[in-house]
Amino acid sequence: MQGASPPHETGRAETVYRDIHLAIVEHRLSPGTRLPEAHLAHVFGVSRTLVRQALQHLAHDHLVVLEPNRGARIAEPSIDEVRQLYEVRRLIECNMLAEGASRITRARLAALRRKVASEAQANARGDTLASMQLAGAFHLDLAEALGNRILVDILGELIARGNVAIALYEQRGRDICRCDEHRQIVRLLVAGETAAAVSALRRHLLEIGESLTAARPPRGPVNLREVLGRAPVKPARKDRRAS
Amino acid sequence: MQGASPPHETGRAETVYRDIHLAIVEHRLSPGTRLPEAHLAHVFGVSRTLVRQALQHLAHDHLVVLEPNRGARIAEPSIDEVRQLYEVRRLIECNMLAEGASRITRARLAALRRKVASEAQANARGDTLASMQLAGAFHLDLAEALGNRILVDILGELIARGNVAIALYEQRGRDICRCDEHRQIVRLLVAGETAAAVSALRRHLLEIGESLTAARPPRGPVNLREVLGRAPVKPARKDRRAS
DNA sequence: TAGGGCAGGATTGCATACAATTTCGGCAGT
DNA sequence: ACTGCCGAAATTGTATGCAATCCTGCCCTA
Repeated sequence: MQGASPPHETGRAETVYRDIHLAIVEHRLSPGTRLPEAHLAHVFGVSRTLVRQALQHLAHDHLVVLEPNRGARIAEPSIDEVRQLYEVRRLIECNMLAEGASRITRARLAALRRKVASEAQANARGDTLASMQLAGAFHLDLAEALGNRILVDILGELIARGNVAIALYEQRGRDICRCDEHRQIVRLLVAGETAAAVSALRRHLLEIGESLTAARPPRGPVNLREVLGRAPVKPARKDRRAS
Repeated sequence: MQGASPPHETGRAETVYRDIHLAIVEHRLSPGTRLPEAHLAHVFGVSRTLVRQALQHLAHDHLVVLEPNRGARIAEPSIDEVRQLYEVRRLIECNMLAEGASRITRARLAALRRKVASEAQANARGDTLASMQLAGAFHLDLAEALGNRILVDILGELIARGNVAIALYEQRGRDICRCDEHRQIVRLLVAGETAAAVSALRRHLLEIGESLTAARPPRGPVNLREVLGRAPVKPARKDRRAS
């Protein structure tokens, strides 16, 4: 029976989609980066047809933007968009927890606690990537505990978009999703203090959202000559991307 | 600026998408209907390439399902899926209203009232299609009043999926979205009784969801010989779809 | 030297051709 | 008659070719 090396035999177009998706949420591809079809086709060893499919899927997820005749770029959500994003996450996650906390099984709570522990480890050894991944998974697990797949899908998309926002607006030196806060939420849930857990979650999401949207425009209209700090002459540098 | 004859100059692939989308939510295409690429390409006068794009877009909206090597069919959401769908809508719409009712401007309330009036008219003259359209628009307007575009997009997708569910599970003779209930919600909002409005909305969504999911399996494992009720001979009918 | 236009290259938009897969019909075997 | 197999037709999957569009750099002009 179709036992293959990859997790579950997946179409090649979806492989391209997943790889790029992962690269974006892991910040290996920065917002604004252009994604020429021919280049990707060469990298993945497929035709442009499959690349286009993947890009359109990513565009629907709002992880890339697709401009007519201009191609694809990694999305650069505006401050306002990020604010709305976390507004929706607060709306969904907090009320979902408030209405469904009683349905979370003991086993699931234990799993959540383990996840927080992994997160703390990753955080301790400075692995911000793993930390961020686990933080996202924490929020998703919360939704999965309610057993509503539609909700999980929606939240998954919102979290992925949030990761792009983090890549754009994160200020260095600050942990985006402090595992302390996650641990506190789980602790309150275990103690049966639902209302307090909801408050903690709301405060948690508010902090993240504000720490992102309070930032000045970090890229884009940079100060230009301040960043370059040199003469305005153009040195004829031809440093295109290397193959 | 950019004033063109069509609403806003749209690519041909998107035209195909919109037309099929509309046909689905208006119940001119029934759940389970197959959508062969070549046939659609001929109908719209474009190549299969554009049809595929449209179908994949629709698949992402969960309005059609795309099985590998088997093509596309209008989605047939399961009872359980419909239940989850309205669970999510209750979660989102009710809490959105509870938290944002105070931000709804007087002008928007007036617009809502007008919409309800149109709905009542459509209902009175038995135009169930227009009535359903307006009912969906009512729920969307409520979200738009909060000024969060992301929320509007999410809710729009959920409402469209709900329309497919209605096509599958609606029991005849019952108005799905009684405009009375909509009118009542608006009235309570105007009166400033937010909590009561939220309750009315929750009850409204609960009723719809239950009226859909309480239905027996409407299609699928039918009684077979009872439904057919005739001789098992095949009359050699060759009534393929006419061009 | 600054500005405008105009090739040339790069990139996307779309259609079509061909390969791979599934489905359906008939035909033989039991 | 009923089941199983096999070939043809239909349908989808993927690649490639060509036209259209956009961008870049150069040249010409004032």
